Formats: sequence, C-alpha cells, structure tokens
Amino acid sequence: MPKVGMEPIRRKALVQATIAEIGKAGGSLDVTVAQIAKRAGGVSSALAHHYFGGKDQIFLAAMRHILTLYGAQVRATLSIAKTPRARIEAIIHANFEAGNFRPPEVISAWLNFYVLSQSLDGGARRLLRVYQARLHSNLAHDLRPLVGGDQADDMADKLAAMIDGLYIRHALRDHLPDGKHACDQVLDCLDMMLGGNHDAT
Amino acid sequence: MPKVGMEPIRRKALVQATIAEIGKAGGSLDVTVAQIAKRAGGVSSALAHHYFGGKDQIFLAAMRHILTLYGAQVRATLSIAKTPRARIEAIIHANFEAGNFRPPEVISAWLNFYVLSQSLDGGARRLLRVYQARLHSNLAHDLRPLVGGDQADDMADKLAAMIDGLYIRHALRDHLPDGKHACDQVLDCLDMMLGGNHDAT
Amino acid sequence: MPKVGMEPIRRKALVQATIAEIGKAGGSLDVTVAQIAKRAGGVSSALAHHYFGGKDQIFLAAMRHILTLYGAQVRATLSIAKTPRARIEAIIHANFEAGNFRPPEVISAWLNFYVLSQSLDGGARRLLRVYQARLHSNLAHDLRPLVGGDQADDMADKLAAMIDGLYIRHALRDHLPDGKHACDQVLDCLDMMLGGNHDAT
Amino acid sequence: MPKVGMEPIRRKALVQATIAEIGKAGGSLDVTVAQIAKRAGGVSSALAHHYFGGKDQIFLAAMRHILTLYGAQVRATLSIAKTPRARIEAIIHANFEAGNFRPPEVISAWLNFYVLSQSLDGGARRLLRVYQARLHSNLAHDLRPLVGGDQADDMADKLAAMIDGLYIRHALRDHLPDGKHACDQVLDCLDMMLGGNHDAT
DNA sequence: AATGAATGAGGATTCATTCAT
DNA sequence: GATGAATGAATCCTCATTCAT
Repeated sequence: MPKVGMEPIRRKALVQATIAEIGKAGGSLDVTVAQIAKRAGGVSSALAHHYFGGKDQIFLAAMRHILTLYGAQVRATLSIAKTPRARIEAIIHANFEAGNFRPPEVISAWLNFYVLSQSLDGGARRLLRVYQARLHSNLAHDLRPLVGGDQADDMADKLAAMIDGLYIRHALRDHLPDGKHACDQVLDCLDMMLGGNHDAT
Repeated sequence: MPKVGMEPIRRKALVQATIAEIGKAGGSLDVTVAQIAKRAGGVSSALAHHYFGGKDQIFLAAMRHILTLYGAQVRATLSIAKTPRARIEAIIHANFEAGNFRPPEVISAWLNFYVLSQSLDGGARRLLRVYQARLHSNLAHDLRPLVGGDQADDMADKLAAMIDGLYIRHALRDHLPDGKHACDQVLDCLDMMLGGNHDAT
Repeated sequence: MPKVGMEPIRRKALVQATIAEIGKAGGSLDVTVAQIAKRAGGVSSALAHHYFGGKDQIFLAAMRHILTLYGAQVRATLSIAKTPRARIEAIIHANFEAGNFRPPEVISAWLNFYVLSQSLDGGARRLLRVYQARLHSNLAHDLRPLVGGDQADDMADKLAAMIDGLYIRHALRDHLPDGKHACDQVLDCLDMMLGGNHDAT
Repeated sequence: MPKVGMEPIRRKALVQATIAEIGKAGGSLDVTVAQIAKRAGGVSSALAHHYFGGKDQIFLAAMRHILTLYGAQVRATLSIAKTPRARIEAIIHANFEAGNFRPPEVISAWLNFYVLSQSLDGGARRLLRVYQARLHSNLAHDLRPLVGGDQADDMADKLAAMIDGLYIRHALRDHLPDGKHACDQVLDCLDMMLGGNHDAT
C-alpha cells in the first residue's frame, strides 16, 4: 500500500467529511474536528490540523468546495444554453436542481456557512461575497439583452434575493426540498418582470 | 438587598442582553451565558440559569421576544392601513423599517436564530414556522381580494421568499442595510405581479 | 462550612502549590495546571484558570509572591541594622539566609522564573528588573557613605553579580546549598573592596 | 539524490540550527524539532530524530557544542598567555569576549541550558558540572602561583561566581551585552583580591 | 432573590515520535 | 539517506451547569 501522495486524498476526504458531518448535525456547525477526522477514513484529528492548520481552515475549505461545485454546476448548465433567456433559466436551475449542490447536507452546510461567515474571520465573508456577486453578475449579464442595462441590475437583485430566500426556506423545511417548485416560482417572477417590461412582447 | 418582584425585570434584562450580546458578537451565537449575565446588569450567570433553566431556553426566549416585537410591529402598521393594498404594503414595511425590529443587533440575532433553529431543539424550529406561516398568511389574506384565492397563496410565497432573501442579504452586508430600498424592491415586484395579473384578468 | 471568601485562600494555595510543584519537578517549569490545582487542595484545574486567567498568570503570580517574600525579608533585616556596613551585610544575608526565601523549591522556582522571564511576555521581565534594580539600589545606597558616590554604583554592580552568580550555582548543586558560605564569600569581597579602597583613600 | 557522508554535515547543521532557533525564540527552549529541522536546511524532523534519537539528545548535542567552542576559545587564549596573571586574564576574556561564544543566540541558549540542565536528565547536568569545574580549575591553577594554594580555591570560587552572575545579567538585558565592561569588572575584582592579599606587592 | 464557588466534560491544538517506503 | 504520513498523548482552556449559602 503506497504511502505517498496521500495529501490530496486526505484533504478531499476531510472536506467531504466536514460537509457530511455538518449535514448530520442537522446543519449546525457544532461539529468537532475529531468527528470530521473519524468520518474521513478514521484518521486522527491531528492529521486534519496537520493538513489544514485549524478548524476554521477546514470549514473554509469545505465552503470553498461547495462554492466550486456550485460554480461548476452553473458553468455546465450555461454551456448548453444558447439564448439569453435560456441562460437565465439555466442559472436559476443550477441553484435548485444542481446535482452535487443539492443533497441536504450541502444545503445545510451552505446555509450555515452563509450565516457563520460573519464570525469566521475574513476569508469566509469574502467567499460569500464572491458567490453573491457571481450570481448577480450572471443574471444581470443575460438580462441586459432582454431589458437593457437600466433594469438588468435591478432585476438581477430581485431575482437573486428571491433565489436566496427560497433556498433558505428550503433548508428550514423538514420534508425534502422541492427544487422544481422553487425553480418555477423564480421563473414565474422572471416572466412577470419580462412581461411587465415588454408590453409589446 | 434583594427585592421582590425582580423576576420579570431580570428576565427582560437578560433577554435584551442576549440580543445585544449576539449583535456585538457580529451576529454569531457564540456568546457565553456569563457575557449575557454581565450585560444584564452584572448579575451572576447562575441567575440566568435560575430563571431560564439553561442556555437554550435563554436563546429561545430572546427569539420569542424578537418575534413578539415583530408581531406587534406588523399589527400596529396593519391597524392603520385600510385597503388590502395598503395592508400589504404595511406588512412589507414592517419587515424592513419596523422600529424595534430594525437595529443591527436584532437583525444579526434573528438571522442566527433563523439558521440555528435547526440545532436548537424543537422549540426554535416551531417558532420559526410560526413566523413564516404568519408572514405568509398575512400576505395571502390581503392578496386574496386583489387576485383571487388561486393566486394569492402563490404570490404570498414569492413575496415572502423575496423578503427573506433581501433580509438575509442585508444582514451579511457591512454597511447599514437600506430598508427603504429593500422595501421598494418588494413593492416593485408586487406591482409587477398585480399588473401582470390585472392584465390577464 | 462556609462557602464564601474562598478566593484569597485559593489564590494563596495555588501560588504556593505552583512553587512547590516546580520544586518537585526539579526546578523545571514543566508543570501542568492540573498538577498545580491538585496540590492546591485538590481543586479542579478549571478553578485555577478561573482565578488567574491562564497558566502564565499563575506563574507570574508565583514569581511575584517570591519577590514579595524576598522584599519583606530584606526589609526586615534592614530594619535592625544601624550602620551602613551593617545594612550591607543585612542585604547580603537576606539573599542567602532568608527564612522563606531559602527552601529548595523557592530557589528552583526563582531560578527558572529568572530565565523564563524572557519568554513569559512583558510582565515577568519587568518583575525581574524590579528585583535587580532593588538589589542594586539597596547596595549602592549604603555603599555611598562608605566609598563615595563614584564607586558605590560600580561596587554594587559587582556585588550584585556575585550574589546572583553564587545563587545560581547553588541552585545547580545537588547538596543543600550552604548559604552561610556564600554569604561569607560576598562579605569577603566586600571587605576587600572596602579595604582596597580605604588604602587608596 | 541522497549523498553519502551527509551525516556529519546534517548533524552540524542541526546543532547550529538548534542554537539559532533557541536564540530566535528569545532564549527559550520552547523550540520544536520541526523548527530546528526546517532551519537546518529544510530537512524533515524525522531526520533529526534519526540522527540524534530524540529532542533531548538534540539539545544535549547543542549544549556540548557550545561547551566545546567555549573550551577551544579558552585554550586558544591560554596558549598565547605566558605569565599566570596573563593566563587568568585570558580566561576571563574568553568568557566575555570570545568570538564564537558571544553571539546573542549562544548566550541565550547557554543560559537556558544552564537552568534547564536540571530537567534534562543526567547528561546535561554532568555537562554543566564539567564547565563549572573547568572554569574553577583553570582559574585556581593560575591563581596558585600568585596567592598560594590556600586562597587560590577560594578566589577562584568568587571569580567564577562573579563571571556567571555577570553573564546571566547580560543575557537578561535588552541591549547588547557589553563584554568589555563585564571583563573589566572581574579584572577589577581580581586586582583588588591580589592587591589586598599582596600588601607587599 | 441572588451569588460565589466549584466542577466536569469536552474541544482545539501541539508535538515528539514512529514507520513504511 | 531521507521523508511524508500518521498518530497518541498531553495540555490549555472554555463553559454550561450545579449547589450551598
């Protein structure tokens, strides 16, 4: 059994274990490094510290991981869409129906990172900003051809807010979140906005 | 010299101290009972336990308090409004501009309760549901005369989601949240919904 | 059994336990808070933290305590001496024969504080300086009438150095330190200095 | 590509790194093997263990190294001096002005070894004794022709103590130690002793 | 009514040390 | 010859919580 090149493997396992463990804890960040380490192949908690430097960094890495998945999901969906309208729909879909972004653990973890970003110093907050900015700019970019630059920003704000709002409400529910329905709600709104805007359309 | 009838006073002080301390902690629930007790007039942490039974209960009480304020705020605003439309606007306003519901501490605290409701056992979650249900039913009730029962529910969902989404985004910002702007965004949406609806009607 | 007013008692016990435990550890500061707490009446280590705030503070307090004893010892001896010469002798005696300042534990602890003052931030170092300054100024003050201000400082330096040197060498020995002998050595030197000086005068 | 004959090189590097690292740590022995290894050319901490067997041994080796340097210094200076008096001066000089024995790191390290010799088992203590004995016998040897065997021992004691005392005081100062001044102080004392003794001289 | 005293349990973190390669 | 991987044990420290007064 080879004993070299374990680092990336361990890192990955630890990040995944972090997310899983948070999910198992009902979404709370009240998770010990020991728990995480145990789930990550039963390694020692010292190893987790060795690789990440501290609990905060572990959380940060997990957050970054989720955001990476999210980004990939969005990009993948976008690559298929051709028209601006299709692209907007794709973005919305990515938020609610994305494969890897969907599992309950991920939702819980995400939600907590979202809030805890306030206490986790610096890094976490910055990460959140990136997410928010990306969502907004993605939406605005494809709204512009449809409604013009004037309204694109504003509409993007609204849609983004609604997405976050729905996402969070989902996380708080007991029953499995219904991504499809959430999606439809946002799309409804989008239609309304476009409809109201383009009287002629 | 211990006075009689101190209990309600202490309780109030402790609840308020809890909210304040959470705010001071940047919105995090990482607040010790000792800190809370100290801020609540410098009482002993033992007293806090004596009155509430435990830290969770203290948090719960604080949450309940915020929700009570919120409810009062909504009711007050509603009592003035006369038309359904005015009532809907009042509800939206209550969420973003309400006097006691607004201070940053409260926002932070609220946001955390919102998320942490998952870990705080039972009670907290139930409380959140009440809030969500109330917001929804308030909106739906006054939307019904405008758009009919079919759509009222759905629109209430959307508006509520947007409110939550905006609220949370506010809490994550550095600069002081701009309640007015948030309000306008929701109202915009409302108009759009009503406009789009009326056309069709 | 009264349960109030324990703080000063516990503090004292903890400080003494610290010194004792360091002595038991062969003079090393490799002593855990738990060990200290156990020896201090078997209290919990948490209590030690509660009262002192941290391990460093505990050490600092112990150091301060030793220095206080030392100061008291010097003062007591000085109060009896009448002539400058007698006072100088008293100071020297205080360093080597002082009752409370003598026990091996104290020597060990002192020696370690002496050295560790470099790492213990700020406070410890300051404390050491106070000790050194006091020893020097005590000596210089009483040398002045005998040899004049010009030489008093210089002689005080030398005597102080010799005292420290002897003290440290004592601490490193296995057999019980011979305070009397050390004393005599310094006094010898003093005589030499005074003798040599007088000749020249 | 691992080279042969690296062992002595690595050992030297590790010993030097130990001394340097202790100096950097403000003289404290709170230095990790990892730090030492990194400074010693970035080798792995495992290598340090491989060569020395343990942290204590590393420290011991560093101590031994310093003592070796010290011994060489003394011998070198002694080889030039011709008269007993010159030889005594040479010994004193070697303690305060010796090239390799002087750098602040070495002073710090030395002082710590000096004290910590108590906890480092056996070996360290023995090493210290060797140093003390050597200093004493060196001095005594050359004092004998000057003052006779009776007093030589006693005077050597005093001078050695003063040397140690000054040395330690130097190590505790912030500003760079003034070796010249220390030297002069001891020489002053020596003169006094010789003068007082040899009235006829 | 209120508190000081005290604790136990647990968690993050650090490190020397070992081992297979 | 040298190292990355991994760990176990220890230590500091924090806190909610309890209890006698």
